Amino acid sequence: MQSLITYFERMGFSENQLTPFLNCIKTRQYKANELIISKGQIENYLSFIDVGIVRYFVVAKDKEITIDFAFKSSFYCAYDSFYDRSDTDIYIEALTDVQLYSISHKDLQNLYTNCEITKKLGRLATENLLSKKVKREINLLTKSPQERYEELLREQPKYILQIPLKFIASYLGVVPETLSRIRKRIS
Amino acid sequence: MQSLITYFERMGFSENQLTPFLNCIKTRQYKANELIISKGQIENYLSFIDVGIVRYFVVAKDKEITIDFAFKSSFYCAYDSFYDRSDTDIYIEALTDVQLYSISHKDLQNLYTNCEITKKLGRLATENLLSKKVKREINLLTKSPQERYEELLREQPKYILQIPLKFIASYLGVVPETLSRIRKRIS
DNA sequence: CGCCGAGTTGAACTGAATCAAGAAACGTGG
DNA sequence: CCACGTTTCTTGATTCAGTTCAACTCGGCG
Repeated sequence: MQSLITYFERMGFSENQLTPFLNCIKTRQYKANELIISKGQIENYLSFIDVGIVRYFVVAKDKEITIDFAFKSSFYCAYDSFYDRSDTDIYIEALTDVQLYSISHKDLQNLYTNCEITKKLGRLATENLLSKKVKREINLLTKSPQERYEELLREQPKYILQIPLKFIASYLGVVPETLSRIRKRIS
Repeated sequence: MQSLITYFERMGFSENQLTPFLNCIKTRQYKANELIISKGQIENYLSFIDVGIVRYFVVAKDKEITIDFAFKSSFYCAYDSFYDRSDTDIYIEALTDVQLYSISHKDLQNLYTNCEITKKLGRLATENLLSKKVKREINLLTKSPQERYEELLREQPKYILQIPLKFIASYLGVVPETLSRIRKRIS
């Protein structure tokens, strides 16, 4: 649980403020390539990644489109389902073996009324995600695939090498052949 | 103020629950083509559009990129600045003459502790925006400019005709010439 | 050892960008 | 209310980046 505690300490919370929150944490694990949640299901957990990488994708025109990755020491969930309890439109899979610390929606709601950290967490999680999406939107509208790849290399170098090319290509909005050529071009 | 009251009534709030909120509302107005906020400023208001259309844009590579529009009877603000009080990266301009009902950040914070509607508003505003952005991301990654335009026509028909083509083109991620040809093709 | 999915490479094709020129709409001042 | 200048939109010709399709290589795994 240390990775999670460290995460909150960096946000300025002390360990005993965390206790009610930590008491609700369940651990879950998935093997590489396992689906964690599928379209049509309802997301019941907000999860912190202790170990591993997960991939978000949607299926459109019979193709998987990778919309995001989440890495070690960050929260993820099927946000389009978790808050309003509707069916999710996305799939989330484990890219590597994954170890999660999860809190259920129900426990989170109970904490919401009497635990400061939870309120802050809920708001920050959504706001961070939003600013990430806005940044990505601008990126998609203004940059070429090659520029997007170079930026990704700069910002997430240690992860890129662990993720199969075809998923990164899809995330950048190109076919695998194109990403292969981009890599060749800039090397 | 009727448009704002109606908006909240549809969300299930009664008019007297609204009173503390409504007491903080200032009206503001802008002429067509006026900049409401510019990059580097801090957003002080969350605003509801009583009349008019606003356009969000960023400047990248010396070009204006339109990232969104907001219409009559919806809230808007420079969300990347409002909550965390940082400098915004975006510009917001009035596309038409605009009439706003605005609440300041300070008043909103004061209301936050004792007014249910405010809590709900803050959370919903961010969540709605997020789900809109996720939808847009998928749209940008999976659809052709022509498909994006047809979808826009379907979903916002009454507004499209009021917005200059060049802004819509930029929103769709194409140059104006291309949108002009798309329009010709499908008519 | 051979299979299979992932990645690479090549050639032909296609849709959007660019560049350029002309037409239409817009508003501003006389 | 009209005339002129500016901006917006349209249309055409050319170029270019990314897709498609196909063939081939490489590495892991039964």
